Amino acid sequence: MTSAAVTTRERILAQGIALMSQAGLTGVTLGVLADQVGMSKSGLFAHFHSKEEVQIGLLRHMAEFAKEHVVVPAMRSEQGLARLKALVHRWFGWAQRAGLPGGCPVAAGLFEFDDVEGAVRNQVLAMESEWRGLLKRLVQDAIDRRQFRRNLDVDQFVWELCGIYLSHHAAHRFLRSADADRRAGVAFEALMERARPVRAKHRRKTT
Amino acid sequence: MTSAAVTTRERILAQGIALMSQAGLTGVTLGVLADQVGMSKSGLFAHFHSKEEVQIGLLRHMAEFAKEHVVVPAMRSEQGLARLKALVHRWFGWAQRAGLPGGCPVAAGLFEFDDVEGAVRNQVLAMESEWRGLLKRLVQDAIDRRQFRRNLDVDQFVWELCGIYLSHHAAHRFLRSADADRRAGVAFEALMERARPVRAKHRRKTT
DNA sequence: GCAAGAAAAGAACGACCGGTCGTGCTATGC
DNA sequence: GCATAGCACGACCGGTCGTTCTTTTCTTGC
Repeated sequence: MTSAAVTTRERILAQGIALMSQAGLTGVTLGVLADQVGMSKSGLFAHFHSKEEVQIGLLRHMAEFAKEHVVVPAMRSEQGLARLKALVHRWFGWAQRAGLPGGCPVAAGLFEFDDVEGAVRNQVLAMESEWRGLLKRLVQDAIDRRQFRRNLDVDQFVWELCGIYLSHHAAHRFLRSADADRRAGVAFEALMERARPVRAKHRRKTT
Repeated sequence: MTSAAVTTRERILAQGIALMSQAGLTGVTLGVLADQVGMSKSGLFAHFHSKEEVQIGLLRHMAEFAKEHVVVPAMRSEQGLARLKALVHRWFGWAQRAGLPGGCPVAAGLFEFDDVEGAVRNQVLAMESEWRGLLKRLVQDAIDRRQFRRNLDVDQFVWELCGIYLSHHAAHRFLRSADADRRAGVAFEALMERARPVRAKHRRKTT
């Protein structure tokens, strides 16, 4: 079944996430994808049971792809704050850095599928939840290591961090402004500053 | 030409922004829109020269609609920080409050048209720029009134504020979490805290 | 009551959509 | 040498897309 060589399905998915990053999830059409892979529409379709499965396959493939490019290398940093910083650093703008021609498909999916029920939406939701779960775990690690204050609202921290990511995506991909990385860095620093323990060098605030 | 009564064009646009808020800009199809308005596809099309003009017409109509529901009432608050707070308060979740069945079409457009060149993208870009310009003006007003510190980075403030809005949109529309308003409120408060003048009651930070 | 003009409808177009089907390669097992 | 099985193919399905053109209907001034 799964041979040592690259299967056609893998070729389709590898080409597909590039297309998906540019055209969005609904923009991935069977005909266009088939052309890009260099095969017929029916030949491509034979590897899936529906277009929905193509989309979900693409999302899952992208999750592995992203894990490999973002999570795995970040996990080599030492646990706690250093690891969180490493992950965030590799997260922002990861799609472009990994060679994708467009932006992060999940970020786009958050706005594309907010009112479209179905299996695709559920898949995006599951991936987003998993991602936020990972972020929360790293933040909690930093708290446990006394690098963040004990009473920090972890959910709020991650919520705002995701907002910085979305703003970075909009600034970088849509507005195409050159200072997106710098702005995101400043925002992230400020977010961490608010999370510092009481006795840290900078003064802290009430909440 | 423009009669005192409601023209058909206006009926189309009014119905269209509801559809656009749910289905996104590319989801607005001539046939579906015509059905919703209750007329034929060709009859609707006669009021425009192309689909692109329909989309741009919808965006412009939505801009007026939003201005009426968000900006105008907020401008009744007294100048400075109070006005900024009022605007933000009416901004977050405005689409739902104004009766639209979906989310803010411009926010969705930022992710839908990041790689799609054309007149529609330019229109979204123009509207987004105008909006950020308004925000910057209000922030600058607060600075001039000594309600924010003199050395505040206005662009950074607005950049982060837009991130909070996007995170609120994702949390509210996609994740459908009930605490989106509260989380956004906490984030906005923290952002303002960082912008307070040195001598304000709470301690300030370095940057 | 009727002509003039605008507004809407109707029909049709070529292109593309997701999806199905039958056919022909080509590699493998015996 | 030959049957088998898996792939990929082109042709094609009903439907929808944006768009055009012609025809009908409605409004309105005289």
